[in-house]
Amino acid sequence: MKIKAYNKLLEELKQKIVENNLKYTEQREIILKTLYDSKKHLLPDELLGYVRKNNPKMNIGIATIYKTLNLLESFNMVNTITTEQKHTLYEINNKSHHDHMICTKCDKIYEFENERIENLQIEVANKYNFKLTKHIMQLFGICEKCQTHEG
Amino acid sequence: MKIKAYNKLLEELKQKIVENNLKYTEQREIILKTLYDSKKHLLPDELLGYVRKNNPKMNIGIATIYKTLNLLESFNMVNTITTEQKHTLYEINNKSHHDHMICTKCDKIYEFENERIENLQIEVANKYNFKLTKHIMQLFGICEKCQTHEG
DNA sequence: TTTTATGCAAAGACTTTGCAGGAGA
DNA sequence: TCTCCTGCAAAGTCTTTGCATAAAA
Repeated sequence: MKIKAYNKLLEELKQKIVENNLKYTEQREIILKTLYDSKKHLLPDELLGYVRKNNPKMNIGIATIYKTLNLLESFNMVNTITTEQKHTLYEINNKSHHDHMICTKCDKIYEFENERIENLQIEVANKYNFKLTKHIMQLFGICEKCQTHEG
Repeated sequence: MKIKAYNKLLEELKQKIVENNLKYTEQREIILKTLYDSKKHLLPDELLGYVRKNNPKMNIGIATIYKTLNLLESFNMVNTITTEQKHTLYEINNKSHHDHMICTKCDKIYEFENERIENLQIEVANKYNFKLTKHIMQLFGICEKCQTHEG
């Protein structure tokens, strides 16, 4: 199940690489895999940490992380979230579309889907003859856990 | 009309300054006024440009711009937009709540309001017992004008 | 008088770029 | 073989910070 989903992503990466006359490298696969395995949204620097931890024999640099993230983003294979502190977090784009609720106390990120909101966004875009390519929607606030831990 | 709205903002600023045991300065007023007068969302650097242009006798530094923007943001008197290129734009917060459609071709920003989306966001937050403090919603795509200028 | 704000320059954080050597097709 | 990729270090961009001076209360 899981492995199948990852293999599909890997095939997609390979295909995009060929399409664009680029080259398949181990680094690119490692970065894709690490993002895929991550349970949470990652900073480039955190991603590098995991990449190095799981591939101690290789010497991977932060520049490769950034270049690969930009590549994956151009392939529409990663999504980004910008926190209130202007940090950019990355996640693999292999799930159905979702948006994010971000707790400003514990920084935890919750995902949610809401088809009605999606439809209304399309409706708004249509009204303005705006050709929608993507959107970001992030709700900021205090999560349930942090509210109870307060007083 | 217009002047009244600005005076209201200025009073709000003065009040927040007193509440927080801070000091009222000409720079702070100038920055508020310049944001208020701006027809578009501004980068800190652009804001400085307008501030200097309209106040040639004063020597205002970029650090003051950043400090004041952060102050105004903490007072909830400005909103920010983050572009695809990760640039942060500022606008004065004196209108009813609205969201943004951003053309990725010409960078023009269109504002819209949609009460139904707002309500659904509240509904989602409630469902998760999430105490909502603010949200970001931005639609990216190609505006009508840029579509016709294409071919 | 006391505290905060300003403007400058320096420092900091994050990201991109140039380049020489290495790897992929 | 030829082209692209990597890792490093340097450079670049945006933002914050330390400090001496200036201004507000």
